[in-house]
Amino acid sequence: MTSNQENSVRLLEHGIKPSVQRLAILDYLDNHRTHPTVDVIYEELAPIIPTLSKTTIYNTLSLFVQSGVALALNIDEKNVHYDGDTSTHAHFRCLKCEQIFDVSMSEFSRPELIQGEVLETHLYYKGICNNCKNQL
Amino acid sequence: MTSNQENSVRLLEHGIKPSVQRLAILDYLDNHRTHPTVDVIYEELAPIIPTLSKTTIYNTLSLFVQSGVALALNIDEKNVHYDGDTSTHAHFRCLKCEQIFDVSMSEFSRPELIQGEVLETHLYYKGICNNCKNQL
DNA sequence: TATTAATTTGTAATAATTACAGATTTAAAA
DNA sequence: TTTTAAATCTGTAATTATTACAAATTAATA
Repeated sequence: MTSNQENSVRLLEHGIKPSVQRLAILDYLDNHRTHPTVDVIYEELAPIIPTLSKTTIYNTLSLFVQSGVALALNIDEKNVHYDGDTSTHAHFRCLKCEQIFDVSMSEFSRPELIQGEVLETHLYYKGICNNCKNQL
Repeated sequence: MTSNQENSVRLLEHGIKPSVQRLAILDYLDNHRTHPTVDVIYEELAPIIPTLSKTTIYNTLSLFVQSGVALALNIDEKNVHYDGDTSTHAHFRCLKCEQIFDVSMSEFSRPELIQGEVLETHLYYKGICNNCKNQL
């Protein structure tokens, strides 16, 4: 459970002024490791911050991604999902229940021959999660 | 240079009836390893097949992906790119010139602990390609 | 307190994709 | 070959995620 206090410092360290909205979004990301979409975050936070706009969530998440506070996952064809954990890891998405799981991975494999300087690595696994497989 | 003939067989092997449009799209994918988008394919093929509809390209590519004839790449936030090469490999996208390169990779790393059965693996590298780096 | 800058908000615009129904083409049956 | 049915293609309209933008609000500074 990450506190508001810690995330405030975390934002400042990345040169971001911690507003109410920004903190709420970062806290949400930190306390829900579900890799939520903009819409999910909006649905969840709107009752708490009644004036909250979806545009703010888009803007804030873009800012977070650019500043290295969060990751944008393109593991789903329809929606972008966000991850507050920027440490090295992969993701697994269940094609049935659509949940996204973290996959621990200490380092990504680097190919010997690559056409340039790598700044980001995204490793996505897709399949059927154990939960869904047991339900068949 | 893949010929119309071979791709015709390739489609049949995947249970797809080789129409003029489907063959043109598959030929294009095969002969241009640029990982084109729907729009690019449309711009290129429309002059050749004047009646071609963009909807057909969407439908055909969905069919190809579902049948295992092509891969859909979500390496670009804006557009889906398509790859006619379904063999195991990764991709590198230059954040400057936006080109997508194939990265050879004989097999994807499988993590020891994964939450389900993996059916697809997508490995995307992003950075600055050698060409763009030399131009700085 | 007055002024300026930064942030947020809501609406409108954009753009990719999908739904759908009619037109066309292909295949099969008569 | 002609008729009939099935599959495919096409164009338009609808949907949906995202971005642009300008006004409103909030925070910071003088």
